[in-house]
Amino acid sequence: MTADADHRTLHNRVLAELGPAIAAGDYGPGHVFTLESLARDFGVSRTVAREAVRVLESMRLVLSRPRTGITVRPAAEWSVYDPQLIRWRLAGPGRMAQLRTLTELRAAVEPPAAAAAARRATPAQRRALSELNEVMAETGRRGDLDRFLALDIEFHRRILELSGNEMFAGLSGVVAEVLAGRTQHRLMPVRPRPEALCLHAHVASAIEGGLPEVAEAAMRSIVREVVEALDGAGDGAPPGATAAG
Amino acid sequence: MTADADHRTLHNRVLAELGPAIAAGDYGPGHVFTLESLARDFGVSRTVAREAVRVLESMRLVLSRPRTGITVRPAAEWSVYDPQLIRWRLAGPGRMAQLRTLTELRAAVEPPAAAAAARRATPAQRRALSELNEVMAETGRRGDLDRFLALDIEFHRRILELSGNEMFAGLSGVVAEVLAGRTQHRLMPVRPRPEALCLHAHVASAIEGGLPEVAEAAMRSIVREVVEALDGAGDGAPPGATAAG
DNA sequence: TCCGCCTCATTGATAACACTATTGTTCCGC
DNA sequence: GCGGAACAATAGTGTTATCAATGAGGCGGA
Repeated sequence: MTADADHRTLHNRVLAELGPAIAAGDYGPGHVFTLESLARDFGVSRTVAREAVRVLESMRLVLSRPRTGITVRPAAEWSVYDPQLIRWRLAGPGRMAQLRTLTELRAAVEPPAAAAAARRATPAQRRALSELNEVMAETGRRGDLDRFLALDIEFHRRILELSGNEMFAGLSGVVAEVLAGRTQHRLMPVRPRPEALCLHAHVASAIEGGLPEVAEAAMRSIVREVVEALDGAGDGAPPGATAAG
Repeated sequence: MTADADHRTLHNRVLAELGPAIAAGDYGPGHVFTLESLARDFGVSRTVAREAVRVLESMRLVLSRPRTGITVRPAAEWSVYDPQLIRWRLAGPGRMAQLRTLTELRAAVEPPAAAAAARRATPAQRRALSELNEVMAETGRRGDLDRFLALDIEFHRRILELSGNEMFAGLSGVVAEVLAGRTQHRLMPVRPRPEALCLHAHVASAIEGGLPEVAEAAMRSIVREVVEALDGAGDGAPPGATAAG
């Protein structure tokens, strides 16, 4: 997704190891670190350990208190929208669960976002979206799955941005992650289903035509299929013919 | 909302001053700080300044690079879901704009969350929600606005939690902020509208009865009213009779 | 004009220290 | 025995000093 965390600095490397471990539940809520132990275990200075802890603290993963140490907080208190945390969880054992919650979130947000785009986008933006859709459809029909995925991500990302709501736009990384993750998990057919392509076309033309309700309904159809596909598939169950979304 | 940022520590106090300033746009994208200047301006050591910068960096508000300094990033790249950043923006001049985007987000998420709650909540949880709704309605009818606000927040928070989706649950702070903010801005009638109370009752009983579609539709009615009320009201325009939500 | 090297401002990292908050313990008085 | 006050141990918090690494911008040569 977005430029991965910069591993040039030492505290980021500590973070890249400690963060995923906590996110994965290796250290349960209530587990206590000390700066001393972190510095020792990671072979870094206290200062570097402190900077890493600051970041974890701002994500509400841990609580740092004098005399007590650095305590892991219960997962319910974490800042679950933090892009870093999302990435960590997607990289860990909770990947499938996280993919589910993110897909449900996507299903909630994208239809209203499409409606908003139909209301607010400029003519040029509408046209560009339709053109993008056509390239995407053509690529899908050709069966170039990698390139199709990239275009699909771009399509959804652009709608979120055209919604004119930065909170919606802020989820574009999440959507990219979900779409890419779904492909990795073979939850996608080799060739996108014609019905799905058709629905995408409806979304694009409804946005171009300034029809919020139509855009919202079409997008709702897309995400409904996606949610059902994910619900149907067990943890790694074989896909039937699923959506393209 | 959630326990306010801890102002006991020095770096948090720096953050509490610097963060809102950047969030408010006092320093435009591209503006460059140096650790030296921050340390001097805030009268703290370089170490403390660095810890504050680390946090700002993890929120993607700034980029810290050797030889260049600390650069403010364009707002489009910020982690707009970070609770701290949301609080800062709600405290600043962009308050009304932020309240709008958050309300739209709420409108997108709460109906599906209500549907999910109707599918997944336990019998005890369903009953408790209905009881909460009754207390809330009674308080509303009595006209005890402060207490009603608290109960209303609790009602919506609980639905988000019962949805069983931590991403939905993670927005409960946002919803609380929106509801409280709306009251502060006098966008609420002194006494909640009976129709709004009725809709809340429908949500509660649909969840209790395990009727996802009904719960979703009722919640959609609630948030539609809220969005329209906010759209209608200019920046600080006087309220008509508005929703309660 | 363009390429490559050099310079140096600025962050990155370490270490050693004093300060402070929190908490577990002890001890006193009731 | 029990409650509370005083104390001490143990972290994190904050400061300072010092050096290493980096990379943007300038300088000079081909």
